[in-house]
Amino acid sequence: MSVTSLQIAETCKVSQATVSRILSGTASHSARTRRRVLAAADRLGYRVNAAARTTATGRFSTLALLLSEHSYYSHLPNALLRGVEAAATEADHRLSIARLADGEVTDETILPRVLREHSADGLLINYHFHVPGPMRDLINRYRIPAVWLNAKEPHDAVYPDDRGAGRMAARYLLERGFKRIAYVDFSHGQAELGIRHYSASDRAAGYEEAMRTAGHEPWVIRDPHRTVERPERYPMARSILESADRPDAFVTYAETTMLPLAIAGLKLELGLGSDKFPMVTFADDPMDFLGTPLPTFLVPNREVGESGVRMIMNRIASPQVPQASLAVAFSFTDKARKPPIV
Amino acid sequence: MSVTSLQIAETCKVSQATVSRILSGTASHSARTRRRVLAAADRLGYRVNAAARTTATGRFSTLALLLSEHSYYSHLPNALLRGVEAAATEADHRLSIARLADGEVTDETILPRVLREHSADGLLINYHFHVPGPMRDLINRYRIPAVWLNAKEPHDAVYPDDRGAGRMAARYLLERGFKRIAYVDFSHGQAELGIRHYSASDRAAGYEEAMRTAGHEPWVIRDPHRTVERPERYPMARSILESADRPDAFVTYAETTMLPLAIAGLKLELGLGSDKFPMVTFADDPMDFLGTPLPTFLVPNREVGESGVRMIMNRIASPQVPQASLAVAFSFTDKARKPPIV
DNA sequence: ATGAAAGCGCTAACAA
DNA sequence: TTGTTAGCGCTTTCAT
Repeated sequence: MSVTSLQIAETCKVSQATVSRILSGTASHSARTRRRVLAAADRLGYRVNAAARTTATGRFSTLALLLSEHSYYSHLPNALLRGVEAAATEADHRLSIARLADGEVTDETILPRVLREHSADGLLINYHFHVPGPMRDLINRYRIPAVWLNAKEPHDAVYPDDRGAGRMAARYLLERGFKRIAYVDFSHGQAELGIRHYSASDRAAGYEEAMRTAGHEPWVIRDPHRTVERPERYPMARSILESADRPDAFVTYAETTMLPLAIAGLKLELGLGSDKFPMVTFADDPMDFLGTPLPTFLVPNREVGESGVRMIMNRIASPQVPQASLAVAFSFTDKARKPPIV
Repeated sequence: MSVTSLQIAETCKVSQATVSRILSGTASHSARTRRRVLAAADRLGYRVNAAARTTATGRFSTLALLLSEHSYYSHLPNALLRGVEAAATEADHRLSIARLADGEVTDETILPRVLREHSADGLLINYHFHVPGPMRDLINRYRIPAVWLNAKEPHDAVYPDDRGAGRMAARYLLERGFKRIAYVDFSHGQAELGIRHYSASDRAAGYEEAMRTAGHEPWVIRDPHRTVERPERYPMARSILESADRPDAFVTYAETTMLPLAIAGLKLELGLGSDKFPMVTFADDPMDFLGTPLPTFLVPNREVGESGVRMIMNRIASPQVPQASLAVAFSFTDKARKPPIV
């Protein structure tokens, strides 16, 4: 068994309450007892028992982050985790993580402990779409304060402003004098837009909006039906670049669309990043193609995590008051700062 | 306040202990009371208070995963997190996460709660190297059961068998009849090997071992001093491929070395993946270059996570018994199964 | 400034 | 099968 406050009390011949007060800094005490208690605690290697403290105070001081089993439904970029961690630490809360298989939600017996038991003050739900109905029910039923990350829920949600980012991307190229700017997305077919992550439609919508505002016709390149499979992307990119009336500039949905285009451009000696072949994209990290930085609109993952924590803390403080949803602006970089190379 | 077992007891006019026993399945009870208690619990939305249970039992049923502030020291691939999560769930434990700034460790006041307080039964430490001394001290001082992930500690550690992987990679090419096989690493200079992740030296060592065993001279290509910066990699790759006596085949340290080589090969029309340009690498995920699968030796991240959890559970069960360290073999794929495309 | 005592919600031993 | 009771380690009044 580990060291308890009672043991310290006995060692110092003071009451257990005194030890508790001194160690939590709740009340003032004589310098002498303070010193002795602190010394004993240190000597014995005391750490407060978090569970006992929780039973006594009613506060878990814990936030739970809920993820989907399918990474497709629950992307967890490092920066998001970082943001959540940092803000949780800032708020002096622990962070607990649980992955929820979508099938599981119906069968209570295999729910993760964080949901089955009462062990956190609030929930951060990182389910982008296809949120299982039963999970919603649970949250309502148990009245667990919850905030949605990366999902466009009507309230209590924090998500990247993909529409704004689409506008920014188009404007960036427009301001540089380009007019025949294409938006390319190999990842989503036209027919899939409704059933995929909102960024698929929002980035395009923002781009179209900015184009129209500037008096130009939007030019969206994507398959009418489905995802362009990986092996088809490079040939497709080449055919786009080799066509007689090819676009002057490109906005690409993501790295997975950008890369084939970039390599095709390399093959055709277009000069990546030059005025002959301007291309911007959206991504979790700054794009750097073989050392050539590419203008990137950065998904504000860290900020989403941080704001999400702040929002859930508000929700915990006043459980009755729904919080207004928050769209976080993308940031921009045209310099590559890749994570450390390994 | 949330629903307590006492409230259920009062509702059903049974003792609180009966409720506790029924809900935890500890003892047998009459079908009738069982039914009533279960119904009431369900109706009222009862969830056991994990903290109260912990104070009563002495078990936290929680594992903590410790990460370094510097991602360079504490890489957290998704699969590792998945493995830890899955095994923790399997063992019916919660997972709690904390990121520890390296400077922090000396200053107790800003330690994360998981370390400052007693709140987990065991620690999974994902510090690959440069483990802060003070953290070691803390762990010893508080006698916290701990297991190291991805670090070659003498005991209580689980890590990928990079040396074995190096051997496998070389053998794979040797068995296909290649002899002039080069090992290329742009990420680590010769002089840096001692101060970097062990995989930098181990993968190369395994390769060299296999080459020597087969009677061939190893051929390691890396800068004598330092990391080759990103913009220099592509030119360097070209010069390697264009040299008169270029290698017949390549083992590359990682994706970041492989990519410039692959693109250079593409430029030179070498035919990626063909017998004219065979290349294997080590990576967290199967390599797929524009739809062309590349033989990849996969870091067993998930297995490391799972085994780590199993090891810590053993350590918790018998805190006195150090566990033998475990090197986990890489798996191999020559088919690309990239994570879902987004 | 300190002690005594109650209580947080639960488990577990012991009776009945 | 069920109730009674005694903790678990801590915080928090309320006295002194």
